[in-house]
Amino acid sequence: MSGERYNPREMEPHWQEVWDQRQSFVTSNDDPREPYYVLEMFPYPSGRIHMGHVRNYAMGDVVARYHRARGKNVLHPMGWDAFGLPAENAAIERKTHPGTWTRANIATMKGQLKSMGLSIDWTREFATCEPEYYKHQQAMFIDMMAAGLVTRKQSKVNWDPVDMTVLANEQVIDGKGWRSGAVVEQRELTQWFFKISDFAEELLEALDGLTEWPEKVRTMQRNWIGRSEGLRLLFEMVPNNTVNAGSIEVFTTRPDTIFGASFVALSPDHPLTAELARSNPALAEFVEETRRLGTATETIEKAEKKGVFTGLQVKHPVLDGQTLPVYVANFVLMDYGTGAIFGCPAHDQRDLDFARKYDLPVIPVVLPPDADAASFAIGDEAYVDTGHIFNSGFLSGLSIAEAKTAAAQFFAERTVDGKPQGKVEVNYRLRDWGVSRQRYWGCPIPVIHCEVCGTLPVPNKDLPVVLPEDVTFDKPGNALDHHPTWKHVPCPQCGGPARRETDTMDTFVDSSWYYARFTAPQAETPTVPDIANRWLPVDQYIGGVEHAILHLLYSRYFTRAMKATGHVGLDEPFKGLFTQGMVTHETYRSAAGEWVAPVDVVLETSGETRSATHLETGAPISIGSVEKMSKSKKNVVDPDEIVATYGADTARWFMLSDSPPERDVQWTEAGVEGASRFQQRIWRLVGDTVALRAQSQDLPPVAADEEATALRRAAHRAVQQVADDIEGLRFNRAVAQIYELTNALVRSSGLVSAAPAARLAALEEGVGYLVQLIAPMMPHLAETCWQALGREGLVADAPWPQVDPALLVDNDVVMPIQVNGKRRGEITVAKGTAPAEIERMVLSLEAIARMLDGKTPRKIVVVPDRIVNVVV
RNA sequence: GCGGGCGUGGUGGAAUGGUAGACACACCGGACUUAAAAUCCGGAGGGGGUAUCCCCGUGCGGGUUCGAGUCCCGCCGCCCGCACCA
Repeated sequence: MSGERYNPREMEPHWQEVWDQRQSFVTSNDDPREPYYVLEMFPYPSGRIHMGHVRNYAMGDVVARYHRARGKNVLHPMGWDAFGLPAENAAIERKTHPGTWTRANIATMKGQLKSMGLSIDWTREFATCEPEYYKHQQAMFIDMMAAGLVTRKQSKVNWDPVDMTVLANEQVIDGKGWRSGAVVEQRELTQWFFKISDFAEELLEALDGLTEWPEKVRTMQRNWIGRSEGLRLLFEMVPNNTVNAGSIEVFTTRPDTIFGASFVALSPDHPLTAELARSNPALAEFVEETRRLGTATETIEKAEKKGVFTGLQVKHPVLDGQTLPVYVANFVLMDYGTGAIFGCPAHDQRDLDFARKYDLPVIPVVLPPDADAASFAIGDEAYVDTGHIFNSGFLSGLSIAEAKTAAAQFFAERTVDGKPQGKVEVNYRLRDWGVSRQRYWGCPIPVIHCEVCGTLPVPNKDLPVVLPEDVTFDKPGNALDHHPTWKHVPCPQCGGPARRETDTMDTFVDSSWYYARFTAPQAETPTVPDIANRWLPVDQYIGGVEHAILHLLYSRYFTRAMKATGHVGLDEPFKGLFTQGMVTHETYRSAAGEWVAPVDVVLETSGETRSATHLETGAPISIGSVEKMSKSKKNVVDPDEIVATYGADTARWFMLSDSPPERDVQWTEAGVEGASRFQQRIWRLVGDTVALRAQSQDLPPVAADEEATALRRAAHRAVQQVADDIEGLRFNRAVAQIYELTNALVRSSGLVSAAPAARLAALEEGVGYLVQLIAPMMPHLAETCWQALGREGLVADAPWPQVDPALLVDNDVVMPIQVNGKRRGEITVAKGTAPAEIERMVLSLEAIARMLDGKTPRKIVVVPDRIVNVVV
């Protein structure tokens, strides 16, 4: 057998079947061993898996298989994030049902995932589009309504008048709908919201406890929540005939600069603006104009600071007798704070731009540390750094922080309209989570609207609210709304005619609790709290960084909502988070500039130049930049083809090699071939080992020699280091360790005949370990080798090798010797040799003596067992 | 603009403040072979001496240290996220 090549095409399906039959990866909730939950972000069933999935699931599988070997009860499930717009679009294009398309995709992709040999408990599989899943989501929605976590309110949305649907911001391109191309309108719609903003402070504070999350993701969430501490401040209106409001409330984080105020500005969407616009055509026109520009983000960036004077004045809050003009300005957002600001041009760039345009005063009130109060002036740039307050009455001389406190206190004690003039307030950028979608293919919101009784939850006995199957997609808009009968139901309270809610939930709701459902996927309740609490939080969650904010923030919120409604007993769903990099590939173009897929390209290397030609036509192809694999650039490699050609193990190994997992990895044909060669190399090593054992049977036993001990050291050290690297998710380093061990074993397999018994034993031990080390990464090859070595059972069931601590420490250490920090030689000494002894040895070295050139060293630094530095 | 990250051979990348370049890919040489593939052995940061030696070298400039790819300060470049947030 040693001459035969390893054939993954034959062995991989074989072992997959063995694992299946033995139910090797089915996890029991009653297992008394320590639980470990590893989860990869579940896929959207778009049609076929891509290399990004392969990378994601290869990593997760290494973690799962490793912890299983470590004796833990590992939960490693898989499911489908199956609701969403692509299914509806496919339904329209193919004149089929979204469910038909989705379920067919799931079947295909499940087959693909199975061919990867993942250690998944498929008995826990579910798809979010099935009533068995979403009925629990509806039940929780109702629980959340009862707990006051859900609200229904008017909100401005992007409305596509052609497709008759709400669009997410990212679906609006240049102010037009991404599908229809129609100019998007801003509409006020009544929508359902989860009150995530009530949890803003908690979600922010708890980030500090997520120590096993990437700092980057925590920072992104922090920014997204966007906490800012400031003051709500009332500006008393100078009496006028236009409006009857007594005051304007602004929000500011810089009350310390109040003496520098030179205007007040309202948002175009401010209620007072609307009131004024009724009798002011110029203002009405301005509001209309800003609205038109409102949707296109690129224009906002460059938009000039513009405004219209309202004719109103407010009293200056600290300078008696002075007034400030009130403008409506395009840069003031209604969504944030109170929708009104006071402008301090000297210390805010936007305010300064505005003030210069409309000739408003610029009054510096913060003096930079090294500036002179008499001559300090503001040019084109606002001064936003630290300094001391000046020109500011009772605030003068204070630091910015002190002045903020003093101003807050001052305004808290004064009243306007019988209310305190100032009130300290914390503001968040985080908005409530609007979950209403005017789409068919989502979880129906379980609510009934009755003219008499109002908005009522669907009674529990009537759940689930199932999507009707007989729908058509020939009209734009929400197919649920078009359905002739579905929405007409009797009111659950009065029995009179009522109407079902036809909005469905954002698909992010589906993915906000699936990890909890996996712990008891067949339960009659959304979760079984005892079981969920035992498994959760997920020990290691792995997925793309593109979900750093939305999915992960929503899940953190939803876990809290589930806690509030008694479905789980914890706040944070994911203890460890890892965000893996993307899979990239070179791009290729024909002379005509068309993208060409890698399968159609033949690459050639001659010396240092690489060239490419078309596989069929032989026409020259230009090699372009390395980019994320994408259909539009055709630089994709199909996992199925790789599995068919090289096997799943090769694909998995390559995905784990070389690149650190959090960085992008470049898929190359050469890299895959290297991985495939390594697979054969291990197989040969196993074959050689077995053959050597057979040849050596009658040789007399010999004591262990240095060679054998050295090999054992290498093997035990590799076991230790691979374990450390897997636990730290440094898969590329684990791979390098495995290469090193393999090299050592291959080298010594050639030396075995010299001292058969001891060396053969060391070799067999090392090869056995090697097989166990590769098992999490190349599980099929590992099983085949395990069997060839004649080991018991499956390597998937074998416990992780026990390392002998004595073999991890060397008796001798090689100490480099530096002279003035430059390496000039080395000595080998017994571990723990006294520094004085080392100094003596170092000085007697010829190379060192030559460097010293007769001089006496000023100092000799000896770092025990590490390094020596001679300072001259 | 704000926030985060990164910068090391031909390439991907290693390196608790302690021998820079582990490991791999690509490349070059040799062995085996009629030949090729596969495999095995060896070489390789740059420059010079070519022996077993010396100089330079982790984006650039400073600093701390016996010793800096690593820590600090200031630049340059690239990537990602957010962005009129008062």
